[in-house]
Amino acid sequence: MTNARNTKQKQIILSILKEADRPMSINEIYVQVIISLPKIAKSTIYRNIDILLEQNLIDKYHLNDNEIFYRIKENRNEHKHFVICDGCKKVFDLPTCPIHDLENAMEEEGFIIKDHQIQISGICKTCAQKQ
Amino acid sequence: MTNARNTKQKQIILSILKEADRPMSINEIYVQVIISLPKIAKSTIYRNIDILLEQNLIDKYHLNDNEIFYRIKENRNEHKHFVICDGCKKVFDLPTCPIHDLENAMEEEGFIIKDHQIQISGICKTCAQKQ
DNA sequence: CTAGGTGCAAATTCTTTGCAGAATA
DNA sequence: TATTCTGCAAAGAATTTGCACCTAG
Repeated sequence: MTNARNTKQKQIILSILKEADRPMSINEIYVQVIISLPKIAKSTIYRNIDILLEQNLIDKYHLNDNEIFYRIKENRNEHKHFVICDGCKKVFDLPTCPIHDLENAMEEEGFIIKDHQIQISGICKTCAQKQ
Repeated sequence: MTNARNTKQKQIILSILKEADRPMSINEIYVQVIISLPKIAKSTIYRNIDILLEQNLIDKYHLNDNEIFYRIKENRNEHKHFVICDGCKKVFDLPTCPIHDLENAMEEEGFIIKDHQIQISGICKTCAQKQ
C-alpha cells in the first residue's frame, strides 16, 4: 500500500459506513454496496475494510457472540466508551467514564443492562522486560 | 441436553481449563487433550465447549484480533473486569473499577496500556418498548 | 437397555489468495 | 504508462453436521 488509490469501490464502502448509525458486518456492507455496484466481489469488501483499518479510519468490534462489525471513526482518537444495543446495534456514547455512575445513568434513561465488560490490553511487566 | 452426561472427554477438557492460568483457544485445548486422549475429535472439543458455555462454567473472549479464547469461571457471577497481557495472555484481576484510577494503578505496576475498552450490552429503550 | 455422546468424514461458512484484465494517478 | 485495484474462481481455515457406533447412567 505504498500509494493508496481512491477507487469507486472504496468510496462507496466508506460512504455506507459514514451513513450507518451502527456498526455493520461485512455482509451488511456487501448487501448495501451491490445496490450501487452490482458487480462488486466480496473479496473487494474484505480488502478495502483491511485498508480502512490500517488507515485508522474505522474500528472493528466483536459484538454479541462472534459477529464482527465495523464502524467509522468520528475522529482518529475517539474513545471506545459506548453502549451497544443487542437489538438494533445502535451505538450510544457514554456520558461519563466510571462504570457505576454510568450504569445508573444508562438505566435511568431506559437502557436495560445485561452485561458489561471493561477490557484493557497492553503488555504486562514480565513481557515488557523480555523485549 | 435434557440430561448432560459426565464423559471422560468433558472431564479432561474441564480439568485442562481449570489448570490453565490464562484463556485458551480451541486449538490449545485440543493439543492438550490429545495427550491423554489421542483419539478425540476436534468436533468433540467444539461440542463440549458449547455445553460448558451453556452451563455457564466457562467464559468466551475475543482477544487480540479475532482469536477466540475460553476461560473457566472462578464463580458463576464473576465480574469480567480484568486486564489481559497481549504477550502471554495471562489474566490480571483489576484492583478497582473506575477506569482512570485503574489505569494509573496498572501503569505504576509496570503494565503498558495499549488500549482499553468498556463494553456494555443490553437492550435500549426503543427496543425494549417493541417487545 | 437407552438416551446422549463420540469419532470420522463430509458439508458449511467465512476469509484469503492468485491471476489476468480494468482503472487510477 | 505504471502501479494499484478489481472480479472471478479456487484455495484455506474454522466450525458444524450427519450418521453409525459407543458408553454412562
